[in-house]
Amino acid sequence: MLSIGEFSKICEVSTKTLRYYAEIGLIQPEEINPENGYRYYSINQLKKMLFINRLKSYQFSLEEIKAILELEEDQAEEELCSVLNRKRREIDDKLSTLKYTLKQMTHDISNLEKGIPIMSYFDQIDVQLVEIQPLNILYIRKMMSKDDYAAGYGMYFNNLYEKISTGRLTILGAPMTIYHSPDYNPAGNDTEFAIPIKEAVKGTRDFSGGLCAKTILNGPYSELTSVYAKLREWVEDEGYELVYSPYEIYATDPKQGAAPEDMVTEVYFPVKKK
Amino acid sequence: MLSIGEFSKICEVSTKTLRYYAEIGLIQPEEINPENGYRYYSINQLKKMLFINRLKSYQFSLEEIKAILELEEDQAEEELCSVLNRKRREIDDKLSTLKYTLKQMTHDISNLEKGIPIMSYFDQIDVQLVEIQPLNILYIRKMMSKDDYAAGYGMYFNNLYEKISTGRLTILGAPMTIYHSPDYNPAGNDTEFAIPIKEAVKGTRDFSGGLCAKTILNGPYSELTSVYAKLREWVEDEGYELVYSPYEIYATDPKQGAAPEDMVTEVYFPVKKK
DNA sequence: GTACACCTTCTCCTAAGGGCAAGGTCAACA
DNA sequence: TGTTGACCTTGCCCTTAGGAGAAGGTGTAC
Repeated sequence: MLSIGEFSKICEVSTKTLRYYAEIGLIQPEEINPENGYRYYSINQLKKMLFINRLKSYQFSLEEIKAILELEEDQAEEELCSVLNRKRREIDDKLSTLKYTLKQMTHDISNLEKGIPIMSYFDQIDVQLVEIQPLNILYIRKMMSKDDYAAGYGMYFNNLYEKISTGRLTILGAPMTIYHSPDYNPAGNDTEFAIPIKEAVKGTRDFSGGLCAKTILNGPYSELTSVYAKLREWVEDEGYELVYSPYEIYATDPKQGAAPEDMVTEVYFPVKKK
Repeated sequence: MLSIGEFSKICEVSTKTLRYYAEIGLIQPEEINPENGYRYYSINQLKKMLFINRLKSYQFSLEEIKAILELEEDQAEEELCSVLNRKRREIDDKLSTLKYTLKQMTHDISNLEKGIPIMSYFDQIDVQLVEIQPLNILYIRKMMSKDDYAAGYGMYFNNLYEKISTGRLTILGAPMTIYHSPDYNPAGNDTEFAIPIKEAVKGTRDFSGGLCAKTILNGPYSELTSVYAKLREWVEDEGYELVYSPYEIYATDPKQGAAPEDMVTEVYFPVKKK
């Protein structure tokens, strides 16, 4: 039998941790002296503890680890396998985002070394005032939650392209989305997917156009937040106000799957002078 | 002026977060209505908030971000640059460990799919009882804290090799370390670095050898914990007891810098029958 | 006038322990 | 046998970056 201190040193785990694990029922000392409360671990518990350590290194939470330890013998292997595979995918995702973060940081650092402040990109977002001609658009209008967007774009635009091809319609411009919800709301936004076409058939409507503040974004969608912020700032500073729903036009064909840094997105705020 | 809800939607940050940031002094609303306590943010604070978001994505803590925001104008760029570089290195390290974790997981999963339990490696750690011949060793004995080991191994062994070369001494075996502290202690361990040599000159001593439980570890040092645990278990199960300090012999030359998975380390527990 | 969305402060909760205090216990040494 | 110092116990508060929800006040659109 090993005292908690001895056991902790062999496993390279603190005594605090061992007490905590006993408290949450992860691994109980094999024996507790009823007189003084001293915990004693058996040497056979080493293996379990090492297993826990390994699962921890795989970034399982203690709750998950507990569930794994409580698996019944007969189903343990399959279940463990699937749970490990899931976790591996999670870690893989973390790895990708970490790589992207690193890329962005490197970019910012190299800018800084040239004397370019990190946020200067924000001041350099260019806003122009343009007059948009009215259009006839084929549209689908949906409530979209934040998580739906990734899948939704592809699906609804494909839907529209199918209608165009079966109806032998004539495309007059790049695909666009119109955001009708006045404020961004992660739970659900009233969103319209549209493609300008020539024929005024069923499923189309007039899109009024008019005066717009416009910004062209070259790069990944993750920078859209900045663009929207900039447009709001510009509208305020220049004494305009938003009169209709903002919309985006995808100059690079979303179907072509361009690299994020090569994508071109135009963002429009329909405005009028206050 | 924007209400907290409007500002939060533009920045894609929750109102809770904004209140919290005001509380810790990260970003204060430009105006607070003294009658009802309503917070109002100006559109010009957007840029600051976006900067905070970016720093957060670089995994700076809010405290670090606060420090960055409070930098004086004239030194801001250099300091920011150095702080970013430091963080980049941190993230780089995380990336490496994550990659290693992924590798290990993949290994475990492929084993599991073959029906080999994850911890079976522990049962298969092979322990033999061997008789070691006495040696004459050239040694350096130091207190080593956990963090010293990485640098220490190289330094002290180099030190010994230098003595050997200047003294024209004859190497009789692979380098070894002897752990004199009875229990592993992260704060400091009494550690002896040694190389067996022929000549009994100053700086050498007898190493007694004798009966030992021995395990050969093929692979990275990170698995040493398991090996030590296994040896302890074996010693207990077989009715032996530890009589001197455990030691390791590095069969692969540490100077050659082999890949971790190709390294061979022998671990010895000097024992006698109870 | 009323309904409802929005705002305020307040308290409690998270995961995985770390730090410290007060007090009891064990083993080795004189 | 006594003592000292290392070791053990429980208990309480603290950490990050907010989230959840309550209770109550406010703004605005119809």
